[in-house]
Amino acid sequence: MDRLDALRVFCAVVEHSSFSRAATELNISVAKTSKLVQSLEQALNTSLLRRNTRRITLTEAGERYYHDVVPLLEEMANIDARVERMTTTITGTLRMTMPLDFGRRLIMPLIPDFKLTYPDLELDIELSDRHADLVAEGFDLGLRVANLKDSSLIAKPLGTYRMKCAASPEYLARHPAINTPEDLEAHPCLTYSLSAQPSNWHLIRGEEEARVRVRSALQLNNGDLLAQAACQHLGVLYQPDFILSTYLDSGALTPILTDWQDRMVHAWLVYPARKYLPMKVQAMLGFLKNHLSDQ
Amino acid sequence: MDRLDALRVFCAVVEHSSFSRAATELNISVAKTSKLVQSLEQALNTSLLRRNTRRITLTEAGERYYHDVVPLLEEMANIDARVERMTTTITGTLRMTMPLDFGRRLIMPLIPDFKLTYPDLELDIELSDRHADLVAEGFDLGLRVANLKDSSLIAKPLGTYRMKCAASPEYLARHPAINTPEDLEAHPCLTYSLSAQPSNWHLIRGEEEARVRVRSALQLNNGDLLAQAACQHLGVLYQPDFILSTYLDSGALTPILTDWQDRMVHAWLVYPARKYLPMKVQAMLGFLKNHLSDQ
DNA sequence: TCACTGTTTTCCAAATTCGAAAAAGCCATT
DNA sequence: AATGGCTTTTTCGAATTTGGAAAACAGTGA
Repeated sequence: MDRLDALRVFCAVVEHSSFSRAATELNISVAKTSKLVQSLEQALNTSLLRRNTRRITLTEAGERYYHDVVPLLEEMANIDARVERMTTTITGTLRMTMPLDFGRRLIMPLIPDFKLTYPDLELDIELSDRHADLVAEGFDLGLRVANLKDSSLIAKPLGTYRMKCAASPEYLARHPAINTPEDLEAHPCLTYSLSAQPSNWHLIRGEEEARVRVRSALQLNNGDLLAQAACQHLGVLYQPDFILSTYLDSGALTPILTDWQDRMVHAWLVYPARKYLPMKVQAMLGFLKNHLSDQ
Repeated sequence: MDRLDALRVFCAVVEHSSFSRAATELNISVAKTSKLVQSLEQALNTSLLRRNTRRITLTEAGERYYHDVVPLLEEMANIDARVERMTTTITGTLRMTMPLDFGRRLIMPLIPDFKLTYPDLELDIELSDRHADLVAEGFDLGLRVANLKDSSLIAKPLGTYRMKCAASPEYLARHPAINTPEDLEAHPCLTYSLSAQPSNWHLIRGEEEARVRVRSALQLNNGDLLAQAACQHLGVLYQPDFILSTYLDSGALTPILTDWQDRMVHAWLVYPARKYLPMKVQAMLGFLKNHLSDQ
């Protein structure tokens, strides 16, 4: 028998001075009412109610118990109501983690709009180029631009981006031409440490696949800094378009191997597997889906 | 699943940051631990813990819930402890009811001794010549000198007393002699209203039984006042020896029909049927048994 | 004594609970 | 990549518990 139910039933019986009225009130059978009170008495090894078939009065222990239990039940109801409110409204703090560049270029511009939509939701965003452990560090939501490790996390695709090769015009002028993927092997390359295999670049043209093992002249966990290195003529870059676009537009970098169809990279939203996804997470999921897919 | 158990398990899991350590601590299986927390989450329709197989952290709702529930559980434990103390020690108030004369003559003399034995137990004694409803009026214990009505009450025999016939010497001198029970029918009698059948007197001699329907000149619910009426020569009295003894010793009343073996009357302790008899009631039961039987 | 109301007990089918073991997942090490 | 240790979750069948209908029982008033 559920102890908390037993307490509630006991209180109802006391308040109505009757098992049958309490049962009616609580919408349970009279038999259950009787059994629950008995189970409570058994658990406490005490009679709480003096009773015959016509009357009910509290024993001294019962009086004390009732007196103490009523505020406890009220408090319990308050606690439940508080949690209920937390789950049905979009409030509190949403803790996220995402790669620095992705956050800076794609997410931050959306934040003002988000805050207007959900003014009561605090955001706690960690910008970090590493794979944080969502569970260990208490993140509600993570944003990943990479191959996902196997994990108990739930992953939702957020968008796809194209990987492009590029280098600075000056670098290209001073080094051998790059016409095929294999030509890359002769060049110093700028590699991204969070890729599954940083030095293995993977290009596609029609049905044709090329896997090139490049020489890493510089490896970083931050794509923007890699691009800046490329601008300083340090080597060939292989990064998603949302990083490169600024540099290509300004002419600081020049695309190469443009006839090779760029491989797609997926961005993912990941969150700890849960049956009961909090509203705040759902809100962010929906918001990002809407605002990033039609970008 | 017991909700209160679920709360305790949830708190233990939080405190140990581990289902298995919590299970060990609480001496339950790991499976049960997992299921209890799940049932709690289901009841609240919220995830309380982010978890994978290696780590556990609280969600925002879980944090709040844990924070609120810990003091609640403590309070619950206090309440239980308080009741536990009430049932294992002899304290509080014992509410009794008993007939006025019986109380005055037989019980009151024992009270000082009782209070010395159980100094922490308050006594609330109602002296009343009526059959109080123990349940309705919240008595822990009743003392009855009469035939018991059928009832759900538990009755324990406390002692036996002899019914005697008596009248004042002056009355006897002025009225016809009383040699057989049937002679009583010609006399005005003093009857006790709380007897099952006040006007039917029942005397015994060996195997011989006599049931006499007497004429009631005065009927009261108090034996002592009846005896005083007899002293004023109002009629013949039929009362237990503990009432009569004072009057017989002083010579104010004279016994009659002495060859008729006096019928026994029983005194009973009665209390509401209960599985869990409070210590205070047990104490009084034991005390009266000891001090009244060797009287 | 009977009728009526209210509580407890009994009975039994249905639902739930329980633990052991298997499965699944994570992580560090090799 | 594979291994092994550690943890949580799921599965599954046996055992227990639950819950409601009805019977039994008690007190009350007619």
